[in-house]
Amino acid sequence: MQGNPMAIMLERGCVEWCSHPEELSSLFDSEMVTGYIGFDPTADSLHVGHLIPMMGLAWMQRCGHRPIAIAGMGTGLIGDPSGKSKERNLLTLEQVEKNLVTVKEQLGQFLDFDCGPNSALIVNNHDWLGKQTLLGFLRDTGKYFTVNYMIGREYVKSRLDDPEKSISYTEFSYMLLQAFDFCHLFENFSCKLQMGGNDQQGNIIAGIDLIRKKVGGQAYGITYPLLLNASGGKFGKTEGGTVWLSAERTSPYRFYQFWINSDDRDVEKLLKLFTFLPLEEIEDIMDSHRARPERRDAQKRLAREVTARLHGEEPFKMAERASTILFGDSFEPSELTPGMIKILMSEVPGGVFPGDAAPSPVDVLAASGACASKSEARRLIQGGGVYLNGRRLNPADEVDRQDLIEGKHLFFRLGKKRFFVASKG
RNA sequence: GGGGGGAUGGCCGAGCGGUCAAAGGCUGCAGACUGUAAAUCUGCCGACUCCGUCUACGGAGGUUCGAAUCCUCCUCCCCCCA
Repeated sequence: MQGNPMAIMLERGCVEWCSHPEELSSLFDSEMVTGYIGFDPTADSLHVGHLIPMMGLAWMQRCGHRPIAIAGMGTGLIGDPSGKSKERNLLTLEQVEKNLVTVKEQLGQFLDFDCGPNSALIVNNHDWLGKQTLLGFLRDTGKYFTVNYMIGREYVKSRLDDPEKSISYTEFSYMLLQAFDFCHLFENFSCKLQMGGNDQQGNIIAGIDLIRKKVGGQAYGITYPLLLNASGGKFGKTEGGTVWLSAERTSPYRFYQFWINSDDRDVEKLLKLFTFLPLEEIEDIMDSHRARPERRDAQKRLAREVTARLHGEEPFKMAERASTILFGDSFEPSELTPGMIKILMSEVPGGVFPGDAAPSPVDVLAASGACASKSEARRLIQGGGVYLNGRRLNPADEVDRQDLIEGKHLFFRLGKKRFFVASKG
């Protein structure tokens, strides 16, 4: 696929700011551009917020340009103060090394490392930052930045003003390290472009400035919008916390649920940002979505695209099926295959109830911890809010031997979206 | 130091000797409606061996057949005068 990634990203709403839009655009038309984004391994997994930059790299590559992802072990050891209101704790070397392994793996999922001249690269900035001596850095890099310039940064200012917060010399230096990275890539990989979240704008400009002053080269920068969802929350956060890319931290089911729950007002934007679907197709999807919003086809498509690409086709299908079982009106116990039971049990809280006799649903619910007391269980059932294996329970109903899935599990739904697996102990 | 007011269920806030497991509001939960939405309407919202019983109205005692309600002491809050 060819095309101008700048144009594509612009029309998809992925560009918040660009240092030299026209120049960069024509550069894309005239040569193979190398561009990079840095990812600091501050956790052992990236999260959905990182998907936008990753999409940016992927688009570049699809258009025939060369993406570089920096796994920023060097910078990760220092800590980026951008957008942070207070000094952070340093991560230990072991933590950063450990995080680096999985972060590299996740970056790899979106990029092609074997497609000729524009094969993607993952590089670790510790390779060069680690070798840099303090005196060399101060003479060859620090000299190009005045403190006046550096304290002009908004986040630096805010922390200088407030004696409670303050900023350490370490974090203050971060922007120079990132500028150094850019300059290094410029010189060694002909990398002329750096992209990043909008909070990176200052760091990116520092790099462009350094390249101009130190080697007399012209470099470019693009930033992505920082997303908020329609209800004003931070994108990528749910009640359950951050939505991670790692399946261990956020199961494929949860990941799928995150996307399927997108607000109507956001879904078009999200399709543009997080999928490779052509704009015309997104238009079609949105047309039918507007006609029948209750079907939520747009959300389903979004969830499918993103989940399948990150986790693979099979995990996506299981997540989708689990979702229809959990949120469907009813289902047959036979649909709960062992594989499905496994997923459901890992997503749904559970508890055990005494295995003797045939207890009443009320006893099971209270004993297993699904309800805080028998009274509560009784109330719920009387209110029509309890479903056993997908069918609504009446106050007089008993638990039948046939209700026991695999001979031991009872699958309850309490109200609209609370689920509970009670297992015979 | 003197005087006055108050402490009620997750929160706010009535009650001022029996009819009080405690009005009303908010929150929460469920049902209907619906799109795994919002709004709206309805029900529930201490526990249990559930047509009954037990534990509860700051804490400890007391008066009464009977107290969240009256008395005494204690703890904490607020206000006014020094």
